[in-house]
Amino acid sequence: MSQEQSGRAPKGTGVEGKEVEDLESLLGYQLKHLQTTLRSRMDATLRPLDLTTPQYNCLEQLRRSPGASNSELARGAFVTRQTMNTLVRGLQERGLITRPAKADSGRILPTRLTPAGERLLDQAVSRVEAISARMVSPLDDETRTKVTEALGLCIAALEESEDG
Amino acid sequence: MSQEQSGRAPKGTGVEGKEVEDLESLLGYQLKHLQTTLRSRMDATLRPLDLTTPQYNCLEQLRRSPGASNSELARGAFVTRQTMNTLVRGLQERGLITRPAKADSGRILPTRLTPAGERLLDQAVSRVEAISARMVSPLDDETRTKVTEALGLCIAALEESEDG
DNA sequence: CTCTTAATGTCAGCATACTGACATAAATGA
DNA sequence: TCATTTATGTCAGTATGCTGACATTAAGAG
Repeated sequence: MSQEQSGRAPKGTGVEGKEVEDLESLLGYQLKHLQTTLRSRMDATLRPLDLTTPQYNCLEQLRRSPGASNSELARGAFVTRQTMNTLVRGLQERGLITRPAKADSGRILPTRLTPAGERLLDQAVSRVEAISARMVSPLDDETRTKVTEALGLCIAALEESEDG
Repeated sequence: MSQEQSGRAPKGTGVEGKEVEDLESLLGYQLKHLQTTLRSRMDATLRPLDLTTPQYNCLEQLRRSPGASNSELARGAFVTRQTMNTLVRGLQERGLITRPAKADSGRILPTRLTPAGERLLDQAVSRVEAISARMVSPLDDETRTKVTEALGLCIAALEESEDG
């Protein structure tokens, strides 16, 4: 609380430093709040399609990278390959994606959207984009760009130390 | 792919609209990336203390709101009370927090940190603050404030429609 | 060619987080 | 007062997401 962190003094304007508290960790707090709210809204809008947000993300990424491996999908969705594996299986059982039972060359089992998967994804995309648009609606283009860049800097700062 | 979604033209600056694609959803993407990375770093730094990020959040909130109910903690951590319940039980079994078996007045069971919980939390806080500081280290004070405010606007935009 | 290293897919176990449902207690309105 | 609404704690079930571990295959080093 009272251990000076790095010499900067955002509370040096006057008398007490009580309400100010943690301007730093406030970013983490807002981050979590927004992420949770966004996830909640996406889940709600996808529920009529019987899709969850991670499932949507998987399908969406598969459209942009047809034939991607499970590990590739995992990296793109920021989850482990184990997590993505269970996700992929569920989508496969529902006939939304296809995956060969055996690999021709290595171990990689290239995954692809089925026509049913594409159709469902089309519906999902328009729903999700409406939410995404609403989220950023209070920000003008410049702010939006700035914020995105700032978040990118934060990511880099966290990742540069002790591998990625 | 080629079905115009809503008529807006963020790609209307020139010739092709391929790379630009989704400036909107990029914010969501960065959001998820940063959140995941932060969570990963926090988990890693808390592991020696045998604490997870949600557990840390619970303890931390309990220090600021001693005697909080389970539902209060849930709201503060942006999870359901069911989720918080399991979290609280685990911490209780480890003797880090206390909770009466029966309520004196209503149904609320006020929760508090034990001395052991306080000690552990002290260690955790310094570790987590180091990570939080590293995350925001690339941002100057003005940018940090702007970003936090911008995220707040996004939260409000998502929450204002169809209850909160 | 052989050993090592990295990458992939998968099994098991556990923690987190949600929805749905139920009983109980407080607050509110009629 | 009595009924309705709201808030809380909890049970059950399921989905997500992690670590640890293992076998298999690819790629490189020697």
